[in-house]
Amino acid sequence: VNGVATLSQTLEDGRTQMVGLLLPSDFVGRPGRKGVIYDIQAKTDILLCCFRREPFEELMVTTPHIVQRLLQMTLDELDAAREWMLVLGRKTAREKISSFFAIMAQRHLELGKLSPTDAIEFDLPLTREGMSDFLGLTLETVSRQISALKKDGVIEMVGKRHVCVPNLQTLLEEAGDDSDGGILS
Amino acid sequence: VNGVATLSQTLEDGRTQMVGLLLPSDFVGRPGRKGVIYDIQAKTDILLCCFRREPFEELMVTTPHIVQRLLQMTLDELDAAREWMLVLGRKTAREKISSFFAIMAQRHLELGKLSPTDAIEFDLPLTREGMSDFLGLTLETVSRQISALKKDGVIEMVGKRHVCVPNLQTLLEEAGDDSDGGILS
DNA sequence: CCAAAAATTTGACATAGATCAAAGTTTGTT
DNA sequence: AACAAACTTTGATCTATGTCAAATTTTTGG
Repeated sequence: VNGVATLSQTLEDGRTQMVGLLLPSDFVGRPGRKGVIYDIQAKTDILLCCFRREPFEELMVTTPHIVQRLLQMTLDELDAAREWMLVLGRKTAREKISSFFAIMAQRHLELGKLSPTDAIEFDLPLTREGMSDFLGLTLETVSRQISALKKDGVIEMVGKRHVCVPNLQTLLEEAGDDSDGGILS
Repeated sequence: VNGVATLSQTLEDGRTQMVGLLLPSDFVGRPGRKGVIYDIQAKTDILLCCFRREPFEELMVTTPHIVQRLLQMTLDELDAAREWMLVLGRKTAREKISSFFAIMAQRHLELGKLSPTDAIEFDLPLTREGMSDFLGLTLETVSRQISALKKDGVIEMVGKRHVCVPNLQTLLEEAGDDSDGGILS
């Protein structure tokens, strides 16, 4: 309902990859499986709405609409995951950071009331380390690329967590994926 | 029904990332969307079973079972995509190749009748370039790592396309993800 | 308000994997 | 069978990003 949480996977030696960013209105857990196979961490205080497994699974049988909605949400998440695979596999560090900021900016466009030509401002929901886990980078590289984007005028920072994007188009070009739809679930 | 196809995304400058490997019994396309947003390529001759959009969508409304099955398949694909995000974001080249071989090997275990201790053999469904697109590497790196795994006795090659895995456990250890469940959809 | 902990930035250096190049090898075609 | 096209391997080099280290800034708890 509100707050930010992350879904991640970790290798034995500690390398971590975030595989989902849970924002308000997202859903976790999967019908027909006992637990979750990922590591879920609250990044802020969290308020969530919890369904007991059995009643929920009954509901799924009796109310086809629920299943259809769940299917749609899952398909959206799959698209987001695939978009993210492109970022992880083929983009440079600068493009990765830009892509992440672009996602955040576009999310604010959707929820907010701004026109796409206005400057967009938002707070980062993650630390530098959190971003590095999201992007498959180290926190040092994240920090350096943020400094570089700042120097090049692509973004402005107010403090360490508040970002201002004066021109979304420029940011999208830096992200390397101009014809960008919505990326995240 | 049979054959191999790939789902991929491409950046303007030509960098390509595969985001799905379609093998027999997989499903492509999404209810409520006109076309597919990915580039789909047949890698072999393909036989597929095609549903017309409208009748299929009606079927989804009248037969709740279909939707539930589709949801389950989509959730499996999402898990596979997330597993793949870990590979793309955090594994080394050697681990990536090993992970790919491990997926192929495990798929043959499932379909086949072998015990997990036997040697496993299979043909690669992709060229070196195809594997590099899957793994976020260059084809040269793929070739080099395959040579290295061969030299270290983790795999044996018969020709360029046929692989023999004498010991699955060893391969899984090379993949860095020992406690490995099924990875691919 | 202060001290300690956490997060961030920046620098110097190392290295895995990319790039460029060329030589084999396999496959398909006439 | 022989040629061309596609695919694969291997070598030499370059570079983006990781690693290690230290200074700075911000946040938190007493």
